[in-house]
Amino acid sequence: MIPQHQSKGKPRTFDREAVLKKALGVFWKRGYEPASIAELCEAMEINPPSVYAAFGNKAQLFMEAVNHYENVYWNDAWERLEDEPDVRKAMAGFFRDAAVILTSQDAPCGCMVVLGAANVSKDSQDVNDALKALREEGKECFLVRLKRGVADGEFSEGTDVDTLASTLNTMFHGMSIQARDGVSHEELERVAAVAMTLIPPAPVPPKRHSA
Amino acid sequence: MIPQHQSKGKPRTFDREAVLKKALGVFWKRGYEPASIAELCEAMEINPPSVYAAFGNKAQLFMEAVNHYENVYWNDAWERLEDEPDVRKAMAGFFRDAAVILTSQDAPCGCMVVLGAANVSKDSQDVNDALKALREEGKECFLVRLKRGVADGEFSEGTDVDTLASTLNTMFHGMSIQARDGVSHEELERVAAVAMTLIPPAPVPPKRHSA
DNA sequence: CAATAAGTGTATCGATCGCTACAGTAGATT
DNA sequence: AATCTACTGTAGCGATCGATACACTTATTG
Repeated sequence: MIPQHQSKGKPRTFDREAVLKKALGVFWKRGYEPASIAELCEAMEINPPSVYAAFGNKAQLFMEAVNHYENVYWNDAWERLEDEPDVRKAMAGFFRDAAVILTSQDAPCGCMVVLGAANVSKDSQDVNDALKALREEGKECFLVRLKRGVADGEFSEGTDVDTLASTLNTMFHGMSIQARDGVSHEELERVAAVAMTLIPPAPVPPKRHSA
Repeated sequence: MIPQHQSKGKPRTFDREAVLKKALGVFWKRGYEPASIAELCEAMEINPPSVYAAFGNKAQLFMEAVNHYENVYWNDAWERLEDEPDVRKAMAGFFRDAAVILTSQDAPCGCMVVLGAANVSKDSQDVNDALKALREEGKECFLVRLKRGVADGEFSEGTDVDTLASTLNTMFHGMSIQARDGVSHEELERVAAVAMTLIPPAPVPPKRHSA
């Protein structure tokens, strides 16, 4: 992807992706602004000039960390949401995945996209705007999946999938805060399971044993 | 409540509660750490020494602002949750109230208890801990109300009200983030209405016209 | 081999952070 | 009126913020 050809100067002495992961850990736990360059550098085990040479500035480092975070932790979950043909199973699977991911760290962190830049000063608004765009992408994924469910006849005609997507998205965001407040994986899974009752039943029960 | 007796020195030249409200506005919009003393002072129209004389330090000012926020914006909603005898109507009412409160400001802010100290550095952890305690109080209120519903026979015996309280609390927290992301009051009310489907139906339909 | 170019560590930049010393002001007490 | 005491504005404290200047090192290139 990136041209490997060794250019002239001294090559860097650290693994770019490895230190990015270290930075991700700090950003995830602290959030964008409270994560100081000093703390990041200590975790990355490199000095400020190396950070700026490799990543540009703090905001760009953060956005790369977020991107890495999404790829590593969420891509599979979003894909499974698409691949599972039964919309209810798909959603239940996604929320079960979410319960796992959100409590996967040693320290309670929640979702980096949801909480990574919740409190920012005036001059870092654009960082939160970027995350907000990602949050809206998430909602859009829910909506697209639900609309497919409608097309597949899994919902009755008049179902308000827009509001349902918004509600599931709201639930998902709330789970981030629960995770950050230290709610256990087990409880978060129970919450996720209850959240599935938000999804209305199928229009016509397709083959039951009785009734 | 506070001893009115004018002590000896020069009396303060500002209204303590008025400037606290101004500070609340800044804290609500920005969060704890991004709200600088400079910005707070500008909004409060007083100078740093006056702030520290009247409120102690930034953390104490914040906690007073949070306390004021709860009293002004949420006390009534929590009281209505208790006063309404029908548990389902009570919850629906609370979430409708929440949708109003969360979108009541000019700028999208969300709930100050939920998002006011989401990102804090190492030495301000105690501020977030204090808010976390308030968040847990909220969940406890949900739980107590639901348990009363069980005692009142509004839920069937085996209903897992703990998980239900947790789920409603999660929904409530998620609504904060939606509000902060600029979701309209109308949409938030629709979300709140859908959220009510989380609550299982009454065990036996108590007097219907048919069926 | 020189010449060039890029990464690295040290040491620090100006700006801002929360907070306060200090002198001056103004109301209460005597 | 004299004194005491608390509030106010200015000005600046030490600490930390994100970001860099600079000298040094280490690789490629000619």
